[in-house]
Amino acid sequence: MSEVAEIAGGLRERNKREKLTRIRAAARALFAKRGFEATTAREICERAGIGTGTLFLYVRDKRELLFLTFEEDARRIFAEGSSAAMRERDFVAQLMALFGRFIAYYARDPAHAKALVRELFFREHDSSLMGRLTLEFGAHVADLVAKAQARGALRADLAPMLVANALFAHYGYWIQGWLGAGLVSREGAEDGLRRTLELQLDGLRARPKKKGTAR
Amino acid sequence: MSEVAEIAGGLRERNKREKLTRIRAAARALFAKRGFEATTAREICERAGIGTGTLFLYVRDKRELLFLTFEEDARRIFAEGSSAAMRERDFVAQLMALFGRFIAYYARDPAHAKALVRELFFREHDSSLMGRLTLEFGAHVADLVAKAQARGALRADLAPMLVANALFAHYGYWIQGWLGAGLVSREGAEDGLRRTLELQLDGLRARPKKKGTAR
DNA sequence: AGGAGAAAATGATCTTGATCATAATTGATC
DNA sequence: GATCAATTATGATCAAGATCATTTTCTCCT
Repeated sequence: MSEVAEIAGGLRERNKREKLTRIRAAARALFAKRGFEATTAREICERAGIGTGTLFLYVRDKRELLFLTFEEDARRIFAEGSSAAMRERDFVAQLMALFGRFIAYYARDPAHAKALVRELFFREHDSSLMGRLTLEFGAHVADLVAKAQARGALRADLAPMLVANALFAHYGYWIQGWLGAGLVSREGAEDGLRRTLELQLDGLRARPKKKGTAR
Repeated sequence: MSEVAEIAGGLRERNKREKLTRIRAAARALFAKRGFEATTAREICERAGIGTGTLFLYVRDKRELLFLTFEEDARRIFAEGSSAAMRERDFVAQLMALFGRFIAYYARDPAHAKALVRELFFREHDSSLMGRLTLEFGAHVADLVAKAQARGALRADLAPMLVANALFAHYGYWIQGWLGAGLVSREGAEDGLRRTLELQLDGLRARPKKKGTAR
């Protein structure tokens, strides 16, 4: 009896898991229908079939629900983006394949994406959830960099993570310009990102005019 | 009589201006003492000597108080940074002189700066206040770029604003890594920024060591 | 099985940002 | 100066996120 309970995790554990699943499903559905700010915690509780106080035993605050619903999507997009990137040859095309998947995802509901990205960029308590995801994401981009270096497409004298930082900066900038400040459209963000990535590859410094510096 | 009133803007106008000044002063003092989130709108109203409902006749919401208090600081920092930049010769040093002033300002109260920067990056209703400031700031950086191009320090074949975008991206990234996600210290942010700016100048693309065939 | 103790759930309650009907103030007009 | 419309101020009130004392559920031990 106790063994089964341990294997199954115990009734208590099982109930908790089920509740969390219900909460996630309720939050996802309501966020999709009404958006993040417009859905109240009470609505989520009602839909999930729990008391209003119970919700905050599972998430520290309402914003953590964003991560909860985003996590599975993020993994999927990330996986799709990664394999799409592997199918590209050009380095910038690889990056755009990866970043572009997230952009496409955000474009499906920009208002919700705005809330999401704001919390991602300015998260309060390091929800280990997103922390881990961010690290994985960073490691993967660093890996793309390392591979590009290995095949001679990029300078090999730089730490991949340093380069990944520079690349992320451009991604974050255009995402924020699109979703955050509303300065550019989705297409504007994609074009801007692509152009600044190219610029990052080519560099800004004036070089002595010699033969052969390809453009 | 009416002329004096017109010159002074009328009693009504004068009262409004004074109230706004009192609100700004109250908000500034309380934010400095307790931080943004910990100070309540009611406290600000009490200190400013106005009713609780009156506050929201002057600002759309509490977050707009951040802009209200930041505006004057921002102009000062911006002016100081600009003149400091002009005293530098190296382009990256110029940028660091400008960006570094803001970093130093944020470092005086990182928790408050975090709230501020979040609202700056993800502002809701384009408070024309900050919109204008952002444009001025961007224009100035673009001007630094144009001057650097003119003296041959930068490639001259690029639109200054495109280049300024790329530079801002790095600034925003490290600010956000420091204040937003808490991944690096202030020093880490400054070092990271300087290094990625250098990287932005040099470029990432592998170049033939000799005049040889460039791909 | 039964009961003690721990863990989890609940909804009343608190806090605080924002709203709104009502009241006070201002300025034009006679 | 009195009247009246328009503007501005006010605090009661609302809405919603979060908390907390109380109740319910589960687990383990005899």
